Formats: sequence, structure tokens, C-alpha cells
Amino acid sequence: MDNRQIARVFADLAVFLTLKGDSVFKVRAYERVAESIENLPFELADVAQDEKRLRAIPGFGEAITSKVQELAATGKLRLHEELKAEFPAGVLTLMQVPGIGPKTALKAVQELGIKDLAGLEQSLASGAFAQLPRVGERNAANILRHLRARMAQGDRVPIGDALPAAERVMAALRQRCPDVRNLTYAGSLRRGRETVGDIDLLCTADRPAEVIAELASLPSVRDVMGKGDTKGSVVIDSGLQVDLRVTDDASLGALLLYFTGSQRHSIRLRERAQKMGMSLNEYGLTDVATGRLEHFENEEAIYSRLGLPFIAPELREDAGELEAAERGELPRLVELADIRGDLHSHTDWTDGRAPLEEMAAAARRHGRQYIAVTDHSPSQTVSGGLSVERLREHTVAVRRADATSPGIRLLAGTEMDILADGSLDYPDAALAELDIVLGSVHGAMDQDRDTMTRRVIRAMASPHLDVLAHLTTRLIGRRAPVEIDAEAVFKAAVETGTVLEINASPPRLDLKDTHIRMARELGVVFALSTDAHRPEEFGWVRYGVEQARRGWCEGWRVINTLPFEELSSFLALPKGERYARVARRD
DNA sequence: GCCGTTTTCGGCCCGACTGTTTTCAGTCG
Repeated sequence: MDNRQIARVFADLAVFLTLKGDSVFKVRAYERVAESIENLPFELADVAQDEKRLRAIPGFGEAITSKVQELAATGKLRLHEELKAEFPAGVLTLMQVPGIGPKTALKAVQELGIKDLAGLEQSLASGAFAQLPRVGERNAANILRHLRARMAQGDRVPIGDALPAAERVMAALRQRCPDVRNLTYAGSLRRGRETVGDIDLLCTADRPAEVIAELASLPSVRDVMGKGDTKGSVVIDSGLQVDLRVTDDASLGALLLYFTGSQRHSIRLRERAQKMGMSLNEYGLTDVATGRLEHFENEEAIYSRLGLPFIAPELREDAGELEAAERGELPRLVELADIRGDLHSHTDWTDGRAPLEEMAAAARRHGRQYIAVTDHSPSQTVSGGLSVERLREHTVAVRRADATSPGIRLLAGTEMDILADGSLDYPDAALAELDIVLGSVHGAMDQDRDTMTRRVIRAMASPHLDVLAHLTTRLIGRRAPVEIDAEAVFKAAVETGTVLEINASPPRLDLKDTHIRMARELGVVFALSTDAHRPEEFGWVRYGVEQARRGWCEGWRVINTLPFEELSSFLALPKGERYARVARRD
């Protein structure tokens, strides 16, 4: 049972206990622990016997710890099974739609006989649903829109689609509304999550209503869901919902903090404010004794007033960032500007879409000082993987392009398959001639966990395998990650001096944020690369930087923040000496 | 349910919106 499934059980328990009228605080404890479990950097099932380790997780007391142990041991929870039997199955289904909570869902099933989303749509369209207590026309109309949006495109959108969409809307607003200031995105997009549910925009302006009106009239807007004086909500052509809120300059800080979240982080900040005799809301901090409201132009000022350093949006998940901030131990996170090179790219020698020279020129335009050209190895027959002979020609071509391409250095490399038994797709002699060797799992992806773990660790033992690329091979929303003991792989990486790739390609984002966090704590060193197959894909590096930051990754820990000469001498070292070289940079 | 440099018992974030609620319930972010 993985963390997602365990979290699901506790979220279900929260719903059932709400329906039973149990204590709201008990319900909140379950909700909170469900979120906490989803953000864990390790699998609960792996540590279920270690009661001390479980109890150290926030929200884990006696009762929840024993429930987790029961789940890990049996795959089931007696209490969960009992409650599931007590309530109709449709309740949890209906609750997936925004606007429907536990109470409404139960009434819908009991009084209207709705069992699934199709039945829900019918009931909403016919007007029957609006007759339920405390629903009404307006709520029903909103629920129907949410439902149709969900049926059209699933519930969350990859950051690789959402961020460009947000930037297009922002550019259009700036152009049509000179009055707009401080326009920025907030929410999970600003926190850099790999998928987002909607786009939250904020700005300040002298005439807010005009800005809202402009938003509603943008050509890309398909549907206007709400339009007030300071808040507008629209659906753009890609199906994404965009919310815009306008405020005055004096209150921007509190509003930005509030709409960036996460909710858990906000709650912790409010609890902290409370202990200091203040109340925090989206307008500012109120002194409870005097009732005086203090405004803040930026987030730094609020954190400072609460006795904390600024906490980067990517860290705001209530995953230890407040404790670290208090101790003055927040990491100096990697920034986009730190990234000098890209160590994973493809050309039309294999499955890339552009010639070597074009890719080099594009990388330079994107601000890279060097790239590794890493086309595929023979087992990748569908991608035209290079034979040993072709690899040699490829290397000659890369070295020639390196000599003739101004403003950028090229490394001759390969993205080589790690075969099913952990052996490598090229002989050692061929690998020894390359500047850099990436190793990837591309086939036999359905191996069991032990086999896959042994396979990858065996490959890392090779003195030639410099970087382990996209560890889990997942494709977000399309292909599940391989079964693998990530912690064992990270420990082996440290032991062997193998670098772990943070693959920045939006469909992959592999390692994912929680993996990066765990690997970092074990001392792993990373390469942050785009896996570009087209010239414009070098721009994907920003998504990798966001995931790295979510994983608390410092700039010094990423080898392609090194200048070219230093990177070259890093790669020239025997693997066993490399980690020590990087660690000294802090 | 959990949690504690004010507490091992008594707390547990805050405001907006919608509805049919004459003082609050449900839901969301």
C-alpha cells in the first residue's frame, strides 16, 4: 500500500466521521494527517514496523499510528471497512466535485438516488439538485460547471501547461490595462506544484473594476463565471479557470501570502500570530488587544513581524519549513539564474527533432554555457539508438561542433539504457571515450520492486555511469512510476558517487519533489536537465528548478551550476572522489 | 484525533459566499 492509498483512507475516515456528526477536531486531525502523508518523502509501508519513526511524523499519535500499522500489515483498516459499509458508495464519488461536501453528497444519494457523476449531471441539469437543502440555483449552476470542466479534462493541469497559460493572460492584461501593477500568480502555481487545479492571479490597480472587466473581455476567455468589483473568475480556452483579485498596494503582502498558501502553511502562520496576540487574515495582522489592523506591502514584512525569515513559496507546505525558519536553517535554494549548463539533450542523430548545431544554438539562446549531447543507445531501436560505431561518429561530430559553435561548449555523451539485468548497453571501452554517461531505464519497466532496485544499483556500480537519469520513468497522468526502493538507490548513489538527475521535462518531473527532499537529506548530488528533444525545450529548465526548490535543494548541490571548466574537472575525477568535491563548495 | 519554552487537559485558523438561516450551516480556499 503506498502513501497515496493510505492518505485516501484517512481522508475517507474524515468524511465518514463528519457524516456521523463526530467532533470536527477529530475530523480535522484525520484530514491533516492525510495531507501530511501525501507529502512524506518516504513510503510509510517501508517503516511501518518502526513505531518511533511513525510517531515522529506530524499528526501521528497513538491511534493513527496503530491504524497505519494495520493498513501496512493487512492492506485494510477495520474501521474504514465498517464505515464504508454504513454509507452509500456514491457519497465519496460526488464529493470529488467542488461545491459538494459530505452533507450535500449524502442527501443527494439518499433523497435523489444519485450514484455517479453521470447521474449528478442529469440531476443538476434537470433542476432537481438545486432543491436540496442549502443548495439553490446558484450553487447548482456552479457545481454543474465544475462537473463539466472536470469531465472534459480531469481535475488538475500539468504545470508545463498552466504556467505558460498564466503568463499569456498576464501579458494580455498588462497590454490592455496600463493601470495594472504588481501582477503576479499565486496559489499552487507559485508554489511550483507539478500540477495545478486553477490559476490564481493578483494585482494592484487604482480602478479595480476596470481590470476585472478587461479580464472578462479577453479573447482567450471562454466563459465568465463571476465578475465583481475586486474579483473576477473566468475559464480560458484551454479549459483552465483563472481567478483574478485586485487590491491596493498597502495590502498586497497579506493577500499574496493568503492566496499562495498552502492552506496548511497559512494555518500554522495564523496559529503563530495568535500566540503573539495577533490575528492574521488576507488584509493584514490585527492586534487583538487594540483591534488595530496593520497592513503589509510585501510578504517579507509579515514574516518578519512574526519573527521569521522569508520562506520561499515552494517550501510552504507545512513540511518542516516553519521549524527550519525558526532555527535559521532554511536552505539557500537553487535559482534559475544558477543553472549554467544542461546535461541531457537529444538531436536528430536519434529521436531529437533538430540537428546538433541548431540544438547548440538554441541552448545558447536560453542562456546555457554548455550542454551534454546525450543521444540514445542501441537498445532504443524505436529511437534509432546509436551502435558503437555510430556513437564514435557522434562523438566526433559533437567535438567538431564544440570547436565551431561560438559561445557554448558541448560535451559528448550518451543516454544509455540500463538493461533488464542491470548491465549496460555499451561496452566499457566505448563509455570510457565519452565526456559524460547518463543511464536510464527504458524497457522492462514492470519488474517487481526488488528486481528493479537491484538492477539500478548494479548499474550505478559502474565507474562509467555518471548520472542516473529520470529514476522512476513516470509520465504524469499517463504512465505510473516503476516500483523501486528510492531510498536504497539514493544511498547507493552516495556510496558510488553517482549523480541523480532531476529531469525538468514537464511530462516527467522525475525525480519528483518528495524524492529530491529525501535524496538531499541523504546527501545526494544532482544534475538538473531538460531532456530537450527540440530547440525550445531547453526552456523547460524552469520546471526542474521549481521541483528542486520544492525538494529543498541548494544551488551548490546541482553540478550544472558549475562553470564549464569546473564541471569538466568534476567529471574527470574518479566517481568515488566527486561528492567530496561538490560538498566543499557550500 | 493531536499537542504542549504559557498547558498532559483544554484548546484546536479565518473570512467570504450562498442559502431561506431571524443567528446559522455547508463549503471553499
